[in-house]
Amino acid sequence: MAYINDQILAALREARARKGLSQRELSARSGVPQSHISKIEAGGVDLRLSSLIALARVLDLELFLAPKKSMPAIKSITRSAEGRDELEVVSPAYSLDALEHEMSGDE
Amino acid sequence: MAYINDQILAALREARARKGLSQRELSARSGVPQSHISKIEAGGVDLRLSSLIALARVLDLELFLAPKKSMPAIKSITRSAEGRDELEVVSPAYSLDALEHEMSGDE
DNA sequence: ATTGGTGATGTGTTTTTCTATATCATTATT
DNA sequence: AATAATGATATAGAAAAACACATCACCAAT
Repeated sequence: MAYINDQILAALREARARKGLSQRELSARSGVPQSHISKIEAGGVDLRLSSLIALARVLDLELFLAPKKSMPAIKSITRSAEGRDELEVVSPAYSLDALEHEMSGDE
Repeated sequence: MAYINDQILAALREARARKGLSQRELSARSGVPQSHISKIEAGGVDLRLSSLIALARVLDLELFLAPKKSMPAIKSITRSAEGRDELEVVSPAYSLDALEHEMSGDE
């Protein structure tokens, strides 16, 4: 069936993983129940736009509608914008002292 | 209110206008009732993804979820892909001779 | 004046998302 | 072993979308 696009589903899962949020945390911040998030990420749920947008907002994602022909260019953009958030620290030969991995993203 | 993104709504209306389809024709091709399309385009309807995707497919649009920070670049792409970009060429009074940029962005 | 097309609107019914809540199986940590 | 956190799953009820269908006002042509 796959109501929901693969790209959307992947972006949703990946963004949550990147932010290090559990489904329960995402639920608390978005207002969408954890049980529902689980079903959504599992696919096969024809969700409403309000639900998708609520999740996207927390995950710093944005939903948009683009011409099919411009999709390749768009995908290349998102590809380059995806990983390099917390870039692969190239293991410096010396230590920057105050570098801690405090991922505090609470609200 | 405003369940649905302005961008999505605008893209939906504009794509239909560009293709010269009436709501009834779009209805026939997408399976979404004309009355529903009317309500959707009027905004204030929290539609399901299946409905949106059904319409998008007919209109040669694709739904996409992207990181917020890459939206500016994406919007510039879609703008140039929608065909209204070639009007405002400012026609410089002089030419920087050795500036050769191959701006091939067409398809 | 009438026909034909447009989008908007209304009503009643069906469908299903969404919610709340609770539970289960894993896995990891103390 | 016990605890805690994870994602998956189940149930029942409430809310809303989606549907079919009819109709409306408007505007254009014949």
